[in-house]
Amino acid sequence: MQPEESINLPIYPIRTAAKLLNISVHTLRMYEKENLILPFKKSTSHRLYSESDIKRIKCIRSAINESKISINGIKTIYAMMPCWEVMDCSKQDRSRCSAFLRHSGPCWAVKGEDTICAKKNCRECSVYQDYGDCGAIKNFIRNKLTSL
Amino acid sequence: MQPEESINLPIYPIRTAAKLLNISVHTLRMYEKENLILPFKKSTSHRLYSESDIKRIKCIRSAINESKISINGIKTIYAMMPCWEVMDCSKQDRSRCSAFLRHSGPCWAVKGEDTICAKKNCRECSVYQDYGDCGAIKNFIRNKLTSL
DNA sequence: AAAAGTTGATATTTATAAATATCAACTTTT
DNA sequence: AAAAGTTGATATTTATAAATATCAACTTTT
Repeated sequence: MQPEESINLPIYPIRTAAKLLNISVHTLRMYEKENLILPFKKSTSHRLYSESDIKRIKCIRSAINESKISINGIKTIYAMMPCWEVMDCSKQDRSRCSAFLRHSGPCWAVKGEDTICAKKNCRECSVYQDYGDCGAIKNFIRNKLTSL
Repeated sequence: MQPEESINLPIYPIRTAAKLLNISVHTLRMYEKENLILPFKKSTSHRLYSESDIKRIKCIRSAINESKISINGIKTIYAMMPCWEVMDCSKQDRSRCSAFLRHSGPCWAVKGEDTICAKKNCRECSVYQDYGDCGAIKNFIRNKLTSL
């Protein structure tokens, strides 16, 4: 099994990633624009995708095409994730963060300015990395509520 | 404002409800088949809808047509709701209940046999009544995690 | 130098989700 | 008796979501 550093290494340019996924580069850019994915960006704005990214996109496509969940549906499910329990951010941060207060989209798309997450690279956050599918979000909610 | 007993009274036959909602009776039956709604059934199987039902269906239609969340998306969001925290059911019940274990749909559609909910009328359950929209589900999750 | 990539915008295609309709045989309500 | 409702099944329509393409002008990488 691949070490974590390896599967998270952004190595695939956009066309290669598209080929690996059997989709077009326009689709990848569309997913990014819809805040479903946060690809790595070189300093020259070129995107690079990792094995993790590929896996995540496959998961998203399965949700869309097999589970028949629309893109907006996926975003709303992402919004159910209690990211503040992972981040352990302050009450003040929470009070000015749409990810806590609303259900308008994934935290990495709606995070509050002037919060602990504001300047963080969400792509590297465990909320983004570990909770990119419905099952993982449900598991988190269940486990968190049960352990308390 | 209407007393609760009044808005929950099932009084509208299917055609009347459809007219109130500006949709067809086939749509109402489809929503029921998809487990989005649980209409009241007379002993003769005739459906009756209450003011609450009308409100819920309007909310569902807004999710579909305005928020662009597919029907399967809505069901998956319903599946995020921690119903077991409302029901306070036993660990044994949880261990044999898809509503707890999986995210395949709303609890009223996937509840375990041989559980406290098995023989209950879900239409009257506060999970069904009070958590029929994304906002309410997110609020529940937030409030429950914050109060613990 | 050629190929690949970027941006933002707009356009087109395709599959299909959602909505509605039809059918038939039945029961219930008015 | 007529109208409304039920069931399950199948069919059709319509709007549109998702996917893909085109464009142009640019930058970056090979």
